[in-house]
Amino acid sequence: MREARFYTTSADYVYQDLRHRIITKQLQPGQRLPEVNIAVQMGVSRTPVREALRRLASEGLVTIIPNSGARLACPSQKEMENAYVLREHLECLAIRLAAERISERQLRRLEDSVIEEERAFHERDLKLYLEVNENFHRTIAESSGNRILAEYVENILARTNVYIVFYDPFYDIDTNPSIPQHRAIIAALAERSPEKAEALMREHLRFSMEGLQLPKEPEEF
Amino acid sequence: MREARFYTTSADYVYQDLRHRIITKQLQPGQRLPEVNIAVQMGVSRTPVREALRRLASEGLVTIIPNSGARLACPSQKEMENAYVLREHLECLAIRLAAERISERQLRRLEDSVIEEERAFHERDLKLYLEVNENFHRTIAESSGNRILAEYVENILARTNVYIVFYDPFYDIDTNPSIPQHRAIIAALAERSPEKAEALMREHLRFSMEGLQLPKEPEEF
DNA sequence: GAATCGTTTGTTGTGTGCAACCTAACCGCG
DNA sequence: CGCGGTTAGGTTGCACACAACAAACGATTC
Repeated sequence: MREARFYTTSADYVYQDLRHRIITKQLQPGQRLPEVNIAVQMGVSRTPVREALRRLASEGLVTIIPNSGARLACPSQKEMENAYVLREHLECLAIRLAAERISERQLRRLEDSVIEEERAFHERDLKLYLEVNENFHRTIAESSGNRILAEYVENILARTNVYIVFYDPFYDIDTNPSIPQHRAIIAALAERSPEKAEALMREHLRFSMEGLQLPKEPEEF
Repeated sequence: MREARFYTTSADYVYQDLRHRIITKQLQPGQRLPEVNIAVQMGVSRTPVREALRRLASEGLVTIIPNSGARLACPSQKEMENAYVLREHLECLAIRLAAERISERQLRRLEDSVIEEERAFHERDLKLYLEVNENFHRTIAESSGNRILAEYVENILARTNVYIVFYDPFYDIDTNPSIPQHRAIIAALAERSPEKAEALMREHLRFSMEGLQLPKEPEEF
């Protein structure tokens, strides 16, 4: 049962719940998403469902064909590579800026994130891990002082995290070097070194992309 | 009168028409946008208007406060600077990639754009100029071969173009060096020189940002 | 047997009504 | 005269109904 009005609007509730279902693999890539099905499952009307689907579409997580309907995204290998190229550039730009102006408070938030991340690792909680990981990267983006850049980072982050869920089903939580890498990044930020922070971030992202077992290319015109 | 069914859906029609009204200064920054007003003006119901407003919100052109309504964006100086920083990075990345893989067909499209641009200049048609200018930059982004990057460029382009309309009311169409700059960029792309193309693009964007007479900072917490 | 056209079913697009909410003006009270 | 509470107006949020469209199936014809 959903918590009593923890969300401001029904549309927002549906949006968050759909993202939750994607992260927890209750939905498959490419799957059709008829509005009525979702509406009755969530106990709302089609109107807020439509709104949530459009929002997910603007983030690239679902594709909507007019008069045909919505499907969960089904990213090709090329698309994922493209997304990672973009993510690398955006996050490297963000961390360069962040290294010069991050506050103590934000540094503490980053450290807290890593502690939470360790907990997620020990409990083998992929959903919590993705959430905390997202927080870590989002905090850095916000620390850049460029709010629009932070928005874009959040967007590309949502996409690539979904790719991980889709195509990294046996994500090895034990050998994953994410935590030490995150710690190194925090250290570089703490000593206000843009070059070092950027290099570490780049390496971190390259590594996480290589973890993906990319599917065979289904695209062909 | 709107052309007979040139748009696939009413929501799309409302979306395009709202953008048109923004470009032609029929709407002021910060202005309230009540759904019913727009609906009756465009001869549709509130439903497609809602959808169009959400879409504009996802592009940063309007801000929506739940239970309160939508207003046209009212960007601060800092926000515009941030947007331009981001735009510069995204477009420079795109043109570097484009220089190595642009097709003859795409090069011809760029040349056509510049010719159209000249026409807009001679006719002092700001709206046409902005449209053609957008086409020019969009074509380059698409030529990068990274579709997601192209999406992001298109998004940031929409924002910054709106900023021009808002804050550059006496845009001097005569002394504007945009056309020779665009020609130089095409030449660099034609000879497949990523470094030269990027440098020219960076200079071009810096110049167009400086043209903005930025408003006084209304932001203060 | 294959192809084409009509029908049918399921899904989306849009209009509309009602309830909840926010805002602002107004009135009464200190 | 100023301030707080109340009320009225306007706007959004959501549910529901109907219309339009698309894809799938089946029937009919060549």
